[in-house]
Amino acid sequence: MFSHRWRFGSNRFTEVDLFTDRHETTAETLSQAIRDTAAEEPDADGSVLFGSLQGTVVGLRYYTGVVNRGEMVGLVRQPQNPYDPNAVMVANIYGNQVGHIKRELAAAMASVMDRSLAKVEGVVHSGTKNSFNMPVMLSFWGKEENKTAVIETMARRGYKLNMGGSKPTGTNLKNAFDTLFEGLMESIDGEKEAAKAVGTPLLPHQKQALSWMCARENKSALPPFWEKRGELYYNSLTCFSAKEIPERVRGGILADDMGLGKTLTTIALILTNFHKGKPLPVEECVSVAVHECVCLFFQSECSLSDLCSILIKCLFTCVQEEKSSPMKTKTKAQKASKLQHVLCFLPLSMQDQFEQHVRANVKLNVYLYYGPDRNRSKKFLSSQDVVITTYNVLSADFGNKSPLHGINWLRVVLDEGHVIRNPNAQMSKAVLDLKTQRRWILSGTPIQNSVKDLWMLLAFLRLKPFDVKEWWNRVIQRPVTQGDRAGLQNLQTLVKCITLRRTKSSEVNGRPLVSLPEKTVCVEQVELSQPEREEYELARNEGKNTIGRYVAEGTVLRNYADVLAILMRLRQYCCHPDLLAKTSSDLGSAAATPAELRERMIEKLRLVLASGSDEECSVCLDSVRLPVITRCAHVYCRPCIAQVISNEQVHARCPLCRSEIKTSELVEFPQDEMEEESSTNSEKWRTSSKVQALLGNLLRLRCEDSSIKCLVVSQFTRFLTVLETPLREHGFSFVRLDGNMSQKRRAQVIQEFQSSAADSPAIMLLSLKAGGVGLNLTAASRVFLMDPAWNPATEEQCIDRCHRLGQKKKVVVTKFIVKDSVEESMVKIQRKKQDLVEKAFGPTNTDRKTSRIDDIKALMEL
DNA sequence: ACCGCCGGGTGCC
DNA sequence: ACCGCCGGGTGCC
Repeated sequence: MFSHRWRFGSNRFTEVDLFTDRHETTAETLSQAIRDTAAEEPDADGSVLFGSLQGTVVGLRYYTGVVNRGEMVGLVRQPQNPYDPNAVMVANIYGNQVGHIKRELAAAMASVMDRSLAKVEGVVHSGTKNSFNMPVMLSFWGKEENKTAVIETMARRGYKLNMGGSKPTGTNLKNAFDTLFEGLMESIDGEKEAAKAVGTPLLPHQKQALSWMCARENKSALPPFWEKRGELYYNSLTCFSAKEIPERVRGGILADDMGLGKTLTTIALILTNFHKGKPLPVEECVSVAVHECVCLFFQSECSLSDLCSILIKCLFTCVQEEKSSPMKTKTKAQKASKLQHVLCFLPLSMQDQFEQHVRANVKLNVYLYYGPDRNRSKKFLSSQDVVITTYNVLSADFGNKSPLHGINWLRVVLDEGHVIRNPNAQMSKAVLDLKTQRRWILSGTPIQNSVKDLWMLLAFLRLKPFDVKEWWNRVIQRPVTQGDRAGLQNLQTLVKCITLRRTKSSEVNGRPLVSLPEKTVCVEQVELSQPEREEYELARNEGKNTIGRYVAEGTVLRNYADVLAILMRLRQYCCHPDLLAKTSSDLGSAAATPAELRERMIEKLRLVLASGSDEECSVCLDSVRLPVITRCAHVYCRPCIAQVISNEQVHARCPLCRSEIKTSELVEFPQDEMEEESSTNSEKWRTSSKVQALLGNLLRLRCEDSSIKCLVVSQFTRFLTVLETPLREHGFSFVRLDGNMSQKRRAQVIQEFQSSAADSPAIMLLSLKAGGVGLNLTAASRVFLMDPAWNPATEEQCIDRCHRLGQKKKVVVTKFIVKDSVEESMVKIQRKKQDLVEKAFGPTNTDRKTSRIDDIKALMEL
């Protein structure tokens, strides 16, 4: 543990101690010792109070640490103390030693502490005028099962634990906690113009954020809970006071919503606020490039989800395994290769952002510290203005002569900082160990689940005293988890002081934060041609009969896959007859065993999903994510159904049909492997009414304003393929973005499309669900939704990819709906759902099945 | 520490 | 006196 730091055993220490600045040395060593101890303690969450007793602190006159009335103190075991192996040291918040626990009591406490039966905390209630000894109230905390052992151990040595006024408040503050990050808009202290070197003009809210960030770096306001009392600085939470001004946090958390321009604002900060509030001297950057002028900018490997970051973390292991032994499964190899692209792509995108936002004539040294050939020279890295790296590279270097850890940075920025919330992770340790004057965390979602996650952020910011886990636990985490209102209040105050968070719907002085250009959505009805109509009616009647039978039999949900397949067929007819080539291959339904039937059902469902159709999960009522197919042929999000199974244990049943379900029988459907385009049906291409409707629009648009770019969106990737032919024929330049493209190719396509070059593509064929929320396609201002989705939110999200921050033009959305068809019925259902969402009346569990059946009946006009 | 404890000085009334 | 008592030295663990 920390034993190696204690040299009481050797006389040398005592001798040296007399001549060196004892205050400095011990304080530093002690805080480190406390930090080390705390790091090994389990979390405070499950601890219960065993009782308290009055003890004595002795030897006050030998130490510099002072305590106030009511101040919290820490108790640290000192097994290497030469005078008593049971010694228990008493220290204040800053880690300055106050004294020792009296010998006999220390022996009893040591026996409890060394066996980790309890954690002991102290509060000094007496005044400050104690010169030799003072009383201390000791409370013992630990796991319920250790309670008796602790009480007995103490009793055996003559110490009785008293139960004070126990106060199990138990109030549910979950909701209050959820709103912790709401309304954190500072009373904005004005706007700040960015330095000239910033090429992209800042929006008003970005100037406000810049102003706030500069103030946080330059102003010397006291950190939260500190106040000046006479000559001293006093912490009202811990009652600690110090002569020196507490070290202020130069930095904070910028937690703006995604898309509000956190990166741009941070780049502006880097260029605008160098030393003494002056801009970074970029023109002569080579000569000023000494240690301090460097910024370290982190880019997380994956800003989309934690899952992804975990997967990426595994990447290195995967790659190493590949060398020694052949990959066990295909999926593993696929994962590894895909993730490698992610790794290459995202740090590059950060570099791009610098290039994009910094004026071209400004010479800014930005170095990408990444890849096997990275320059590890400290001298070189120190000479850069900005160094970009990833958490993985940093943690790989950590403890291995890491050059990044040997440099005193001016500023360290953690992008997507919520990724490093587990303080035990190597990545987090590597981050905490960086030396820097200013610290920033950028995050779209500062708290994912719990208070616990916040500690890492405060520790990184070095917000005293909460950067030491014990004080965080005692003052914030335990009170909050135990439902103490004051604790939550304190947490809110704390967060508020260091965080700026705005959402897209935030308002400043009654005006919206970001005003987007107007968006109009119109529906264009498409009439089927005579032959199309005949084909459609044929399929519809057939389907209507089948489904009508299921409805009559009450077996709709049991034949769900069949129903979905029929519906999808009709939807495909509405788009283009060639879409259903595969699904129409009706596997003869005569004489089949139940097992075969089930196989067919699952196959049908697989085809529905493979087409790209936006299906709904009946558990979360949202578009299905990470779809899995049950044995009874129903589709759910994997996490949703996993939740159901874990809730109901062995008796888990399908939420739709109540068949038994088991995790082992779920069929994965990886969305990325959407569809293998087997036959390139280019023999004889034919058109459809919907294709004609789109072409009409595109041609007209090209005449009116050829600079306008379009998104052409469909759920059916095959439809996108069909559309390629006429687009090519009419000489449109287009790109395609769908789910089964590599990350690298994706990035390429997006960049090509977003480019403003004259020869850049005018059209993007986009699969409805391609890309995450972050996908930015603002180059387009015209959207054609070729087919309706079950979930209106999915369509909204898609539209938001171009109707978002950075969009300069008015956005026009056209939805093509085939008249008198299943599509019209879908729109009606969409509207009904939208109403429910707006009224915040989501259907309840029991309603779901019936509403689903009602939907299906409506769709088939039954 | 206005204490306790230690150990040396001292020793009837 | 192998005691009591006095008063100075001293003091965390």
